[in-house]
Amino acid sequence: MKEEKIAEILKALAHPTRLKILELLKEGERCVCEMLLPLKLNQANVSQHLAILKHFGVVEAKKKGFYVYYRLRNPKFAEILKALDEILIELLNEEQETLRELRRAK
Amino acid sequence: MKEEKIAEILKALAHPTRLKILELLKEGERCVCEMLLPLKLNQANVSQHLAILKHFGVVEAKKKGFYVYYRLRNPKFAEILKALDEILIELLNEEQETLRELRRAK
DNA sequence: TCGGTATATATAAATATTCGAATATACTAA
DNA sequence: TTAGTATATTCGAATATTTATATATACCGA
Repeated sequence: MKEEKIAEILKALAHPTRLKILELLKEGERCVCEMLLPLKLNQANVSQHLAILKHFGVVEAKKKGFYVYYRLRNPKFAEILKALDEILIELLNEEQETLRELRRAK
Repeated sequence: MKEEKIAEILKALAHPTRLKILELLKEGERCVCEMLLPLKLNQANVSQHLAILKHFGVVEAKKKGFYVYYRLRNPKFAEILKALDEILIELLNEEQETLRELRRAK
């Protein structure tokens, strides 16, 4: 069923650390060791999250000598992240507006 | 933190039933009772899923007499669903292609 | 081949999510 | 006010996810 597959992809995306990884990969490919510092997490945990993203087709990996380089598998993931950023901003603006209205009505 | 908020929204989306609900709401607003038949689920469960979608800002509800009508809170959610459909199709196509290449190489 | 670096995996405990069943609430019409 | 319909909430058991820790694997240079 289509919805099951899409739900799996969304679950893969739906974690703060994995979103941070995708923000990094939006800029271009990165090896694991380059992600450790910005993510401030231990290597095992980062590898676990990368494995989830890879398993559900969000990223792909290529080994180059010492390093494993990851990148987004489909540029549409970057578009989705952008849309979510915009949704979040609009949501927060609407909350602010609601608060203002409540104060006015008081 | 931005990623926590976005992860929450994505978790709200990341369920087969909730995706089916959003597919229905893409067409326009629907009351709960109109969703029961296409979803083939009991009313309590559908209300639970709607509560999650509402709590994280994906849908909004308006009471009209007997019924509670739900709709997407932001049209960008429909765009995200469309992008995910396309990603899924491309993913499945790539899988097919990989299989074909394996068979050819054998 | 050996030592060291980069990355991956297994396991288990803690935590979160899901669903059904039961119950509660809200509204309408009579 | 009462009966009936629509919707929401609560709770608990089953299941899934997350994280740390420990360990494994893969590769390079000496």
